[in-house]
Amino acid sequence: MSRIRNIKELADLAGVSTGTVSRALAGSTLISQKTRERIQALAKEHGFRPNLLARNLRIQRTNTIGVLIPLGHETAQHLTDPFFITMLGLLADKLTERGYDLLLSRVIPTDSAWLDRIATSGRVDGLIVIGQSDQAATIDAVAKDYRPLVVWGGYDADQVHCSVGSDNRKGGDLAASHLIAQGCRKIAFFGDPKTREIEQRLQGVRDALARAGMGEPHIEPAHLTDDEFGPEIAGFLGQAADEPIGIVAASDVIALKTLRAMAVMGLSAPNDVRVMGYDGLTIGEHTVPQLSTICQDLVRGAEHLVDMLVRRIAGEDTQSVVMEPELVLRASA
Amino acid sequence: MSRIRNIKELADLAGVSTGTVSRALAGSTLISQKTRERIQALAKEHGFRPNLLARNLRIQRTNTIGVLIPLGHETAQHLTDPFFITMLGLLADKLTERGYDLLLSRVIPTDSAWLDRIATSGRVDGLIVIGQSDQAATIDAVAKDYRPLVVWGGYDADQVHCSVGSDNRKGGDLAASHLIAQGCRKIAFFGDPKTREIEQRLQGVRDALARAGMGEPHIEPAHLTDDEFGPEIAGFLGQAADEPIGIVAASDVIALKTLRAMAVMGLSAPNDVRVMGYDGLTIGEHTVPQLSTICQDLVRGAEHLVDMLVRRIAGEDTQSVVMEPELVLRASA
DNA sequence: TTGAAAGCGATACCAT
DNA sequence: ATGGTATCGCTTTCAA
Repeated sequence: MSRIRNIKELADLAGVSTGTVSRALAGSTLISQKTRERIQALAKEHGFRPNLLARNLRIQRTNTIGVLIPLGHETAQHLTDPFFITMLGLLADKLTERGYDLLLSRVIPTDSAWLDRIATSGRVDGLIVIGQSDQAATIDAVAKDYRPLVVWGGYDADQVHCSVGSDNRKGGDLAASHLIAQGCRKIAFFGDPKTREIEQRLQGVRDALARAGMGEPHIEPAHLTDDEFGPEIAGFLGQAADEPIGIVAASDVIALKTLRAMAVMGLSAPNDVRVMGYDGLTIGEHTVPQLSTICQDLVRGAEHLVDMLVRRIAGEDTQSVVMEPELVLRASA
Repeated sequence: MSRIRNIKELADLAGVSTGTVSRALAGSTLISQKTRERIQALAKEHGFRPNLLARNLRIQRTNTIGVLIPLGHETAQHLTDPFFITMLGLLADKLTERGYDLLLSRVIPTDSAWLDRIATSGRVDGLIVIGQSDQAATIDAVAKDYRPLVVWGGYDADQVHCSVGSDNRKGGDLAASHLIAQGCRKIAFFGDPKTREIEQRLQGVRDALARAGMGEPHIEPAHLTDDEFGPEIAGFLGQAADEPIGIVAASDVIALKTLRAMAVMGLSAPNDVRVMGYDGLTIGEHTVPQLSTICQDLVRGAEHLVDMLVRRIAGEDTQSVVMEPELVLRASA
C-alpha cells in the first residue's frame, strides 16, 4: 500500500474518475453520499491530501498574503527589530483569523522590481508592505495597476497607494512641543529622514521649533547599528552641553539605544537629557527609566491593514487611514 | 499594448515557441544571445514575469520554508509573544540569507492533521516547527516519513523528530539551585508542564530540590492571560509568606508578568521574592529590576535549525542538538 | 450522479 | 538553436 501521490492514483484505486475524487474531497453534494464517504475514507486511510500548488494554480487563488519589509534605507536592520516584529505578529494574528496564510519576505531592494516580482508571482492574493522605507516611488508605481496592496507608513497627499499610519508630522510636533514645554532649549532629532515616516516626524519637530521661535533641530541620522551610535550621541552632547537638551528619537528602538549610549557616558534621562521615543511599543514600559513616547495604535493599525486589504481583494476601493498619535508620558521626558 | 499574462502570449508576440521563451528568460545559453536578449527586452517592456506557482508545480520545488507555531496548550497565546517573535525574526533573517521565503502559520491544532496538511501541500520545501506545544506525538508521526522537518523544543531520547533546543532539565536545575543558594526555602514553578520543554524545566527544578532535601515545588500553571495571573500569584504568596520564597518562571514572559503582578501587590524582587526567568530575551535587560534568567542561545539555535533543515532537504540526515543553558544573573534573583 | 477532457502556466525531453 | 508536446496535480465545464 504505497503512498498515494495524486488524485489520479486515488481515483484509480477507487475505480472512479479524477473529477469525482476532486468533488468528493471538496465535499460536493453533487456526489452521492455513499461515494463521497467512501472516497474520503480512502483518502484518510492513505493519508492523501490534494496538492495545494496545483489547486491554487487552477483556481487562481492562494489564500495567502505576502508581507514585505523593505529595508532600502538600512540594510543592516534586521527583522528582529521590535517594531517590525510587533506589527508582524499582529498581522499574523489578524490574517490567520481570516483564514489567510502569510508569506514573509524581508527584501533589500537592489532594483525597482522587488515589489512587482512578488505581486506578479501568482503566489499571493494580496500584499502588505510594512514601511515605505525609501521606496515610495516604487510602491506607487506598482499600486497603480496592482490593487490588492496596502502599506503601513506615512501618508502623502500625492501618493497613489493606500496606506495606514499615524499622523507623523503631528506626532513629531507633539514630542518636540513637550520637550520645549519642559524647558529644553536645544532639540535634536535622531533618525534617518530618508524614509517617509521619519521625514514627516522631523517636519513636525520643525513645526514645534518654529512656533517656539527656535532654530533648526540638530539631526543625527542614527544608524541602527550599535557601534556607530555612541560616538554620534557623544558628539552631539559634547557640543551642546551648556543648554537643557531634548532628544526626539524617530522610534522607540532608537530611543532605547540612545538611553543605553547615555548610560555608558554616565548620563541619564530625564535629568541630564530628556528623551522622547516614537511608536509606543510595550518594551518601552520596561526600560529604566520608562520611555516617554508618541504612541501609535498598532493593534488598530493592523486591523485596518487587514480589513482594507481583504476589501481590496474583493474588488472594493479603500481610502488611506491616518490615525491620531498620542503623547504618552512615562519617565524619560 | 495589453498586459502579457503568460509565456505563451510572449512567445506569440516574439514569434517563437514557449520553450524558447522559457529558456531565454532563464538565461539559458542554449538560446542564441540575440534571441535571448530580444525576449528579455520584450519581457521587461511588458513587465512580464513568469508565474511562480506554475513553475513550482512543474519543478516540484518552491524555495519556501513553512514556519509553524502550534498553540495547542495555550490558545490565547498570540504571535506577539516575545519569544516566538524573536525566534521568528532570527529564522527569517537566516532563511532569507539562503534564498528561502517563509510561509508563516500560527496553528491551533484541532485535529492531528495540522502538520501533515502543510507538509503534503506541496507549498513548502521543508518545515520548521517552533515549540512542540502538546503535539509531540503528532510531530513524531509526521517526522516518520517526512524528512525535511526540524523542531525547536525539548529533546527526548525516544523522539523520532530532529530537534534543536537547550538542555531544559539542566536549565531548570540551574535556576532552582541558584534560588536555593540564595536562601530560598520555598520554591514555586510558574508554567504549564503540558508542553515538553516546560515539563523538562520543571523536572530540573525537582532535581535541585531533591538534592537540597527539599520537597515538591509549588506549581502554578501560569496561564498567560493577564487577568488570571494576579490571583494565582497572590494565592501562592499568601499561603507561604513566612519563608523566603523563590519563583522559577518557565519563561521570561511569565517572569515579567510575575514581576508586574508583584508590583501591584506592593512586592518587589529580589527583596520580597526572588524571581528567575527562562529564555534570556533582551527584553529582560530592560525591566525593573533587570531579570535574572536562564539564557538559551537563540541565535545559534536558529542557525542550527536552518542549517540542519537545508541539509535535510538535500537528503542528508541530521542529529538533534541540545545546547547548554547559561545562568545569567542580573537583578531579580 | 459520474466521466471525459480542457486548462491553469510553466519546464524539459525529444526531435530537427 | 529552436519547436512540439507531454507533464506537474488539480478544478470545472460539458455530456451522458
